[in-house]
Amino acid sequence: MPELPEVETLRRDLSRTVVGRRIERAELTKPKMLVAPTGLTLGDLHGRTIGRLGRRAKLLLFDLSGDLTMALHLKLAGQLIHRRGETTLAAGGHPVPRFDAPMPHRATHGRFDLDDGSVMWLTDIRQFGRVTLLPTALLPELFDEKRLGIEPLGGEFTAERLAATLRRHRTLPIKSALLDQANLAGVGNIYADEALHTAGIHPTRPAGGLSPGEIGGLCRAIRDVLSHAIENGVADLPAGRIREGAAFPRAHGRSGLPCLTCGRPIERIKVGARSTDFCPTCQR
DNA sequence: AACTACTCCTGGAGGC
DNA sequence: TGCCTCCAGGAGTAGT
Repeated sequence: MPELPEVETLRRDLSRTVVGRRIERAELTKPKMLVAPTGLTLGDLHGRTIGRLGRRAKLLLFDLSGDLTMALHLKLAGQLIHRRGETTLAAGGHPVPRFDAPMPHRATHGRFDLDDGSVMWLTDIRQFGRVTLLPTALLPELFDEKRLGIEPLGGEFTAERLAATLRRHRTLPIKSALLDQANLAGVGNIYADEALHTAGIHPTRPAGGLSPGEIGGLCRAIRDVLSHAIENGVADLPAGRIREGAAFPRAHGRSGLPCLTCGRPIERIKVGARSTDFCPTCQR
């Protein structure tokens, strides 16, 4: 599923192809996919120019003319594909169906026609993705700190901040604490497993029981895993996009396969209803 | 306040 | 091959 690195990669790629384009028409086949807290409609997008693209946690933010923002969350299985005719200009998100599939198809639930004749297609086989429209002035409400915590690639993400956050959770498994967006914004199931493996921490350890040294290592591991994924191709892109020598994944999706560190089999368990792959030898 | 359970949805995997 | 059942999973919400 698209997590922080996948959304950031999509943001960078789309920034080269849609910035400055005007939206001529916007359409969603499923009304539930539109979230408009102030009553804006898709018609309000018409004629707006796309300014810079931003990102907060797993939200992709389109800064539009007239002080409007469109925030796209791909959730589990959303993908956004920018095409001119048959030519794909940018694509990202969940790789199923394949990015080169003809558009639209039955899982395609949104289209944004741009003034140069190109189209941004929104596809989502689970229909969990959401398009939020709101005045840019209301973005702070969307980013309410009760719902979205530290940005792990930002300067404010330090071992001290992470420690302060984890201290609030006496018994919660560290894996669950990492997945809670109010603690750490942007980490999902894949990179939580990867970061814990890199840091050598068992996923069921109580979050509040980690030593300062362990928290320091975990902080570094989270940053390393996320930035490595952005630089080297990411877990959700087709294999062709993942460069030779990519260091991940080392744990997630590898249950039954030998741990790349110690050679013993990676195990799969449930932590807070999420499947979790880890090495029982390397992670304590 | 901290934590758990349930909900949404359907492609894909596994069983027979 | 085909039919059936079950699972995955982000995050909002309700319940304990």
